Amino acid sequence: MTLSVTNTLTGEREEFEPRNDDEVLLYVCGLTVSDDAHLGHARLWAQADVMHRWLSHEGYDVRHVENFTDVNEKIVARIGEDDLGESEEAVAEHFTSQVIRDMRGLNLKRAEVYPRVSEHVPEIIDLVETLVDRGYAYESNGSVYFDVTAFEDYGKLSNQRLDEIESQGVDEERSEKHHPADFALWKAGAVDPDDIAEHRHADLPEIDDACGQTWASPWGEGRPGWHVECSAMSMTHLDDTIDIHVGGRDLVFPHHENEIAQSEAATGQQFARYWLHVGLLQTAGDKMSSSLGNFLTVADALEEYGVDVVRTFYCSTAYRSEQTFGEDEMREAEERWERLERAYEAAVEACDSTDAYAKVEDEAFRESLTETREAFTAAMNEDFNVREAMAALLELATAVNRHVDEGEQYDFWALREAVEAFEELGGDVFGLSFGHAGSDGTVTLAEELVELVLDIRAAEREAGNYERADELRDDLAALGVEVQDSDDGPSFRFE
RNA sequence: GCCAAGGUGGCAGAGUUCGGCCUAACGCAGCGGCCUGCAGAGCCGCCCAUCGCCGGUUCAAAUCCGGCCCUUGGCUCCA
Repeated sequence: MTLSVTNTLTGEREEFEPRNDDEVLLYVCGLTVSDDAHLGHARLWAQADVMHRWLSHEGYDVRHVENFTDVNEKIVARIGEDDLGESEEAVAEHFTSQVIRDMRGLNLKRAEVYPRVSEHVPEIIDLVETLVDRGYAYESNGSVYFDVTAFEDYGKLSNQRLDEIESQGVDEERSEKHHPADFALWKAGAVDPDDIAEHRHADLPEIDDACGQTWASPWGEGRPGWHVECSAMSMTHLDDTIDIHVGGRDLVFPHHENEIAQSEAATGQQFARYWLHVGLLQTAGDKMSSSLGNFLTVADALEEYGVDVVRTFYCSTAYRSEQTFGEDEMREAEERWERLERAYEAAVEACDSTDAYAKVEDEAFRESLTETREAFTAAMNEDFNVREAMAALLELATAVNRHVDEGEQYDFWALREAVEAFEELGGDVFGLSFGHAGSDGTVTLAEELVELVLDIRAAEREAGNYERADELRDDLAALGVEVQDSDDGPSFRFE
């Protein structure tokens, strides 16, 4: 069973074959640290994370690089705002550290390196020089532009035709560019306050005319263009040709198209072999975005729903489809996650119970374990179909519940296998928190107190005093302790 | 206008690569039953889909071809 992926470059589903047998070079188009990350960004991270985890699970050595764009007009536009800082560096640092917190909160596997633009200006300048030397770029008033007409394959990723782009060109009369689609590799001087005026809060003080960082270059002081950074950092930390480049669908044109043009023009090699584009998160008909203001930040979402519900939410839609965010969708994700968690806990508990110490072989249950692994693997190999893989896990939950529900005695071996499947597929691959609940074996004071209350409640029930017993259950629920009565007595879990 | 991705039940969302096991998955919501002092959880069952519209190919189409309508994204900073 081999992995196949939908490659935007060809528009087709293709068998995945990395350049080197057991190594995958993965680049994820990171974000511009000019605002708090929202759930749309997190979806890209989560999907890329599951890809990373699945590739690792399948035995590949994944070399994952994900950039932070910390040089950008929008960052400059926020200088002086609240307590963000008085320089581009300070504002970028503020949001970068927040993003790192968000990523850790989301339980993302670490990338090998998180390169920043500000630390790669020499590499960027080298790349731009190469392009100028090779005739793919030209200098104009201290700025350098990529000449799209010099790159034969321009438009191959997005199927854009140069003459169509041209027809849409705004007023190009005063432009420094030779062609409307030419894009900046290097921008002369500092940021022009006029260019960021619309991004800047009205009540903030004026910025003087030399704002933002600049660096010395063969063309004078200036700043790197947006698109070059990914090319430079990808080639610096990975290789001229990488295996997988992941990004949001909104970046296909012009960003990724330009990355291909400048990289391949510079090296003569293919830049990325598989382009995977993640669909956008929609809220009420629009994409979630910073500029529309219709977003929920990652930090707030983690606070409100918890990492497992958020990750379950992302594992409910294939990466390349759009996904809808809303209260109903989150509630569904919560139900899905809790269903998995309860089944997992039921399996763990059943393993420990005396009913599991008999020789029992539940053939149907064992069969479902095999099916779970087969279905999960098949789904993930079909273009990382997390929704189908999740369905397999949920069916395992049903099988576990049925076995525990119906059997007088348990099939210990099969239950162990089920526990392992949850931990391996749900835990290692989906990044969900299986195996963390009460795993250290210590009993907390809170747990002892709950046991105490449950003893009191049991006595009340014994005495037929159900009203009082129900009150105690409600009171515990109000504190976040979910009580479940069963034949074997009550059990509880913290929400 | 041009490019791209989509339009599947009340909601959400797989399946479209390679047409038949799709009498359309998984789940949420809803409705019955079992279990329970009750509730929840769980189990069993049910409900809801002529797969955007029209035409074509085929023994056979959600899946292929043609046309049209609509939605979203991009063409300016954007995951």
